[in-house]
Amino acid sequence: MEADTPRIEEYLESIYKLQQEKHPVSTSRLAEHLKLSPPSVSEMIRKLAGKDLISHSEKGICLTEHGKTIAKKVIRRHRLSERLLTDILGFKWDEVHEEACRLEHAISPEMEERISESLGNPKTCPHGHPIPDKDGVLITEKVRPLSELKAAQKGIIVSVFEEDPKMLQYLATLGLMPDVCVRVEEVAPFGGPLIVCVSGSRYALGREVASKIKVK
Amino acid sequence: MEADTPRIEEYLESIYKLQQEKHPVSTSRLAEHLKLSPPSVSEMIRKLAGKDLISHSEKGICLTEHGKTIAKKVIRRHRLSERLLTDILGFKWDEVHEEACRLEHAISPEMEERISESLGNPKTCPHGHPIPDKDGVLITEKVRPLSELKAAQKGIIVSVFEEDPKMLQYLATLGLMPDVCVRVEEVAPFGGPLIVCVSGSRYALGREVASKIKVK
DNA sequence: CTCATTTATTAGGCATGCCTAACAACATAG
DNA sequence: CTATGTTGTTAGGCATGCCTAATAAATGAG
Repeated sequence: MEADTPRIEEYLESIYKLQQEKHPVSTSRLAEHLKLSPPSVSEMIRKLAGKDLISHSEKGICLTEHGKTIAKKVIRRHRLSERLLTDILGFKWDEVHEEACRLEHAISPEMEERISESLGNPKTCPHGHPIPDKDGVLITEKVRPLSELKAAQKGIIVSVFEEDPKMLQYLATLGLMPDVCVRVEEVAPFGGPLIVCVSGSRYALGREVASKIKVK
Repeated sequence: MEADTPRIEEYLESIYKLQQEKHPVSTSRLAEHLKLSPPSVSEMIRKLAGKDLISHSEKGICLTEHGKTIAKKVIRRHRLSERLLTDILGFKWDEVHEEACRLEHAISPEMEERISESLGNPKTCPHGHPIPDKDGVLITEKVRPLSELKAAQKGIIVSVFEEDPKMLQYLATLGLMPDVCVRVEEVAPFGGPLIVCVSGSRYALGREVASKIKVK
């Protein structure tokens, strides 16, 4: 009934993330995200559908309840791993994603719980994303991208949708991390940058980047 | 030149352990240890020899320098993982082996170093086996099995060559763990049990078990 | 010395997951 | 309406690592 491999976990996790980002999830989008060829993904999709982990209709790839449960377990292990790496082993937030991608498949349910306990049951990963609890319950705050704020509006950073180490390093030097308050000073027209104020300093921020920073 | 997979790591690690236990390492012994069929092992042995990780002569399977280096890296990661599990995450010594078997293949050199540093560069795993340093240098104490002690002799436990959780739990209830002093009260004849004294209590201990406990 | 057992290998398969090349199905721009 | 591009699938392969059955070689017991 279960029949799970690390690859299947990887696919389900990706599908979960992509469907959060935007519906529907297409074969090509998934292939790109996993860095695989479309036919490889096509094949696996058929297999996952056969295991009742996803449904594959006209309107794209959707996780079934069972598939969603597994995906959230993997995400929980991923984000707990990241917290372990930053809070206990002293990694910086830009160094943890790749490492966690490997750890998430090597962690038993027991270890998952021990990590959570040892860290005081953290609610989010270092990038601000919520950690599903052990029953798969996921608390999502109502947020909007920084790029949608108008001049003079402000918000508190909740999360940063970015995995690229270089970009995360850059954001850290600006102090753009969860729980930090940002104020938009100015929005340049024609899709130009935002001028933001973070703890006393002013920076110009591209729209692209700003859209990945979620504030409340 | 490298070309490494988790399976190859697993084989090299097993060969290293088996050759420490007893020379020479045979295909069948390796197959039994890895819980694989002899032909599967035979095949992999040929592959490992082709990669210059082992030599396969009349007198069994031997690691080359290169193979030994990799094996020690894996063992380092395994034992550091065990320490992480006991010292930081609160696992008991009988719960860590299997978990570490998965972690050892998921840990980057960076994480390896961070674990070591965070734990104060531990010299042994929870079972008393030495942890190779980052250059692969391994300090081995001169030890002998508890089973070789005569009546009235005593020693300090250095390590316990056992992975079975049940047995480790049992030994822990007797207090037979590294750094503990044991005195042999009596040795029953005809391969019978040893009567040992540990921190004030007396226990009868089978020869088989006693041979796995190394003392100095 | 011979028969039997253990030990190692060859032969032939299979599942998993990946690939490229080729084709089909659809949207849309001109 | 046709040409072009995007998207998805089939077809055919390949590498990795495992298996069983059969065979060959070495060891040991009577």
